[in-house]
Amino acid sequence: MAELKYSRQREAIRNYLSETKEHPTAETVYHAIRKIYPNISLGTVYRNLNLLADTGEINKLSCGDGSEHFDYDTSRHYHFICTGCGRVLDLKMASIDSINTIAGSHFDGTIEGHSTYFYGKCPCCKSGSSNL
Amino acid sequence: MAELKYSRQREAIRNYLSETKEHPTAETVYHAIRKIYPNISLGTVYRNLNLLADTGEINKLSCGDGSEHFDYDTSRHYHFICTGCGRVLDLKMASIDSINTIAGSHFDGTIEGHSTYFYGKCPCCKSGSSNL
DNA sequence: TTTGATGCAAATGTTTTGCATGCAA
DNA sequence: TTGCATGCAAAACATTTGCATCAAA
Repeated sequence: MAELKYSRQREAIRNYLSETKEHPTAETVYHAIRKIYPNISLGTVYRNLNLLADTGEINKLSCGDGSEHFDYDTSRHYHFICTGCGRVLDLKMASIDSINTIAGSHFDGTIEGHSTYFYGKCPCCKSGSSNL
Repeated sequence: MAELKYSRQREAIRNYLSETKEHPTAETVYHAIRKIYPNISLGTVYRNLNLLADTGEINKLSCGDGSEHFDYDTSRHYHFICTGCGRVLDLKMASIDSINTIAGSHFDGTIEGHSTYFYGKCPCCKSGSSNL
């Protein structure tokens, strides 16, 4: 792998991600960074998000809604997707790694891990109308 | 919802899906059906797959590999994605719905369900080289 | 006949890439 | 200087859609 060279665009992306609790898509990151660097291109945003994901500095989330989301928090945790507003939220919960064992008990291959998304109504959408 | 009218294209897609144990993408279905109806179009394949998914006759799987996969088996079960060859396999395993309770215990919203994919090495890729 | 289904092509949305130029080391 | 990073535009994919025509009912 080639050496990473400093760039203020990448730094801005890193900062933005580290300060938001949302789980933005590349498009969302692009619009946010444009307020600081109006000339940044979508391609640069994608290139840097992939770079940061490759080095493990951020995580890529395939929520199944058509576009990837990005998460600065790389600690082991789970996500919740609201079926009302589409928001992606972090879940504080105990480890459920035991499901790997359950999955492997009648399986001939090797279970290395799992990817789980919970869905339902977030606190906002729970009571009353959804707010997209 | 409008009435569904018979079409041999849709019937062929249904048959193909019911006879395969793979979890094909629209593209794969398209190539398979073309052997029977060489003039079928990709658009028709997509339209029918979505139609069948909407009526609940088949399931759509977002495996996170860039394209949707389709599954004729709509019974409650889990899937395994091989990190070696990319194959999607069915897993015979006990229910793990208890993870919904775990996820909800420190969450203010409502957990309605979850989507879980297990990954690792399938029986083929487990021993020796992967075979993509 | 009426209306949903098809084939085709164009359009859409997301992500990647080629290339000349810019900038960090 | 050297080589990665950028901006821009074009390309690459997966999927959807408009429309004239076709075929079930």
